[in-house]
Amino acid sequence: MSTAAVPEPTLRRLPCYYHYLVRLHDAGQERVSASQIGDQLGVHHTQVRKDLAYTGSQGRPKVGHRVDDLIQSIETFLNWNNCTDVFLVGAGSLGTALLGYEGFSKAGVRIVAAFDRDPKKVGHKLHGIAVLPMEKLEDLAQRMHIAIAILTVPAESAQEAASALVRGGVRAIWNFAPVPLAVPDDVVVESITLYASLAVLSRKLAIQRLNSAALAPA
Amino acid sequence: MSTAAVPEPTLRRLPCYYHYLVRLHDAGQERVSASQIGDQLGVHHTQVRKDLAYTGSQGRPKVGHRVDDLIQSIETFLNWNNCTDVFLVGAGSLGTALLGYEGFSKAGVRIVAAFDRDPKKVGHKLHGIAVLPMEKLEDLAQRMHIAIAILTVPAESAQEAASALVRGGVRAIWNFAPVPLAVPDDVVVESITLYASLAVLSRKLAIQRLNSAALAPA
DNA sequence: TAGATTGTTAATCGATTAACAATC
DNA sequence: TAGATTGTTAATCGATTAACAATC
Repeated sequence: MSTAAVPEPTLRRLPCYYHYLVRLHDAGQERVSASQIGDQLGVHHTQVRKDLAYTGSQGRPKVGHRVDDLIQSIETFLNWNNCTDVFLVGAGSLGTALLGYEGFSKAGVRIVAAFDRDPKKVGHKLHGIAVLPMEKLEDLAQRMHIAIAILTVPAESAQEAASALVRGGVRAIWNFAPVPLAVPDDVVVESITLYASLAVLSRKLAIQRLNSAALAPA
Repeated sequence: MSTAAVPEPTLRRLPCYYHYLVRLHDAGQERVSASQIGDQLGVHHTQVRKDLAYTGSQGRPKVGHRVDDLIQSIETFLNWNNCTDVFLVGAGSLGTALLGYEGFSKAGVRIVAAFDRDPKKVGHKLHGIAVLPMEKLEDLAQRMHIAIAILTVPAESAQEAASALVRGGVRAIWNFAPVPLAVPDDVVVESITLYASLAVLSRKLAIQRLNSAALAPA
């Protein structure tokens, strides 16, 4: 994998291209142009070309790209070929939902154990994955050399759980709790911010309404 | 609510400020400076000031902002005071998890009904919310003037469900399915892109590792 | 060939950061 | 008062879009 700096927006678009391409592939389409991808996903065609260039895939003038080549390039670029073992912390309803996601294994991530502090949950299996007590988290993370964890505990417990993960040697936390985590500089945190997304949605709707009201007055 | 264009990054940061401020408030702190907020959340202090200026809140030189004023301003700005009735479509594990989220009601959204095409789920209540058959979606959305829907169906069913929502008059879709939705121009879609977030996480980790390997060679 | 498509270089746009005057 | 903090205007930075030469 290259060290080169990739713009984060590019990184966020690549999985979208990927899923679109897989659907094209399943539909039997063999070739695709940057314009076709862009039109479908609402991205400028030049932008699509730049994004795809990062993956190293090359197209042919007049012909476009081979769909399966592109799929392969994006997979390799995102390192989705190599599956990493990860822990999931917080086996509540959201955590359980994520445990059931088949798709993650195609995106380079395999959940190998879940942890919860509720004794009622411990010992059971959810979607085939054992739920272990929080007390075992730190030691097990170390022994299994776990680098990535998914954090789906309530906001109040998030910092405590994150600290335990860091002590266990975890280097990257995918954070679903709506709180910023205090971790050392060399630990990576990527948060799913539902409230941010909801704020964007409701503002887009408000603007849409103002526009349509302006266009079609009484 | 003002029509003024607000940068989307600002809109995404405001909920983070809000949650941080609520925690300060609960901890009994009365005043806060832009620098304090910025330090805690990793945002430049000038950025924080600009963001807060959009909400109309004013601080006082040397003193800073009153925490409860700021909370109030952000709430009003994001329209989190007025609760909107929304539908949730897809009562699978993710949908069920979201049904249980207490926090949405504080963010201006109340889920009033869930829909699923699985007859086994229909008729039951989840977290106190009735699960209704998909056949009733369109008519009920129209009669209840539902403007927003949360989409938590599998990828294969997402477009079909989205189309039903549009026919029912829904104007905004919060999409948790990993597919782009084809909807009319005047319908707003905001997607939660888990795979994009995961791609960012794993790349950040890879870069972090390269950096620390470069700093501490064998 | 002619024209569609690629990939790259330049221009634009918008967000972030820096600089600074105002003020409590 | 002196100094911390605000809010605004200017500079920088980075991503997106436009322009265009290369090529199959």
